[in-house]
Amino acid sequence: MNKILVICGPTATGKTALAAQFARVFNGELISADSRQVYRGMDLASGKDRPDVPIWLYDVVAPDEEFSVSHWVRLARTAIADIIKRGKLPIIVGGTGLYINALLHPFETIDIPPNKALRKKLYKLSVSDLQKMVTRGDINDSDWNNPRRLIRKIEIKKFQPRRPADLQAFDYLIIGLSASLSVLDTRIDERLKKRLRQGMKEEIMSLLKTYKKELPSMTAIGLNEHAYARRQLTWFKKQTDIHWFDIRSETCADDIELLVRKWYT
RNA sequence: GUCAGGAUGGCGGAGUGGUCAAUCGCAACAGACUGUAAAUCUGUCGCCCUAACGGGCUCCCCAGGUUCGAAUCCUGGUCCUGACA
Repeated sequence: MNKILVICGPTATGKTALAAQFARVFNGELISADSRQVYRGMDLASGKDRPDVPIWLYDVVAPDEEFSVSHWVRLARTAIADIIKRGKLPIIVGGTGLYINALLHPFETIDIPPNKALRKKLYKLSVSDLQKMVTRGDINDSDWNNPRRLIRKIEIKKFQPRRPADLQAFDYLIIGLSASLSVLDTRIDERLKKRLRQGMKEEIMSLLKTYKKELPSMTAIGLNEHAYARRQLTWFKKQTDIHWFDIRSETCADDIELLVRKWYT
């Protein structure tokens, strides 16, 4: 079966660097699993490292274009097929857990597109009005007051859910890179300082000037990366098939390489 | 030095006699998550006990006072800010 290696984990753990290293060792190519790095022009803001190995799914859309898991999975599958065809190892690397999950475990509502007209109407409604259109049991408690999810639920109702067409399954190995929150926080702070020095603010300003209007891709300006890392950990924590490694361990990279080697050869 | 304004929980900032352990925002902590995911949403957030309902304690710069009752009123301190010197 087709093998793909996945390297995930919270932000600021050095995923890309490690993935690039493995790409060299195992003759692979990278595929970024990051919901912001797909946008052109957001280099510093989205933390695009440019390794000296091929990396896919950077800069695939303009900042004002629509993009979502669905698009990403499609592109990722195309990239994977291409890489495999050339006899190389696809290495998925990134911190957007939903994307990775959707690639590995396709779900049936993923390709139901947004209904613009319907959304426009629904966005004007209050949360309690939206709730009247959804069955309580159809949505989890935490999302009962979440307008986006409520609207999405209503939107989906109008469609017949269908199993995604016979999608190719993968033989995958997932490596998780992590560290304690306090370690991550200091790494995040240092990285942010560096990016600001490199001109991150200017990059954002010029993007805003170019596109003026609010960009779906720019909702994260003024973001709180500490909280973000925390949320990523919450998500990844419950994925059961990740092999975790602590980046502070001296032998981290070697341990991982050993595991990958065992799986790959 | 004089005049004016102000000191509230990690921060910002409401409240100006009782229903105040004190609205709200941020941060923090825990959680959810399936076409916006760096997003969106839920819960906790003075201390202690309880599985929970609930209960106890200490609180709004400090010290006194008024009052049945004070974060809120009065007096005196201390510190901060703006204006005049």
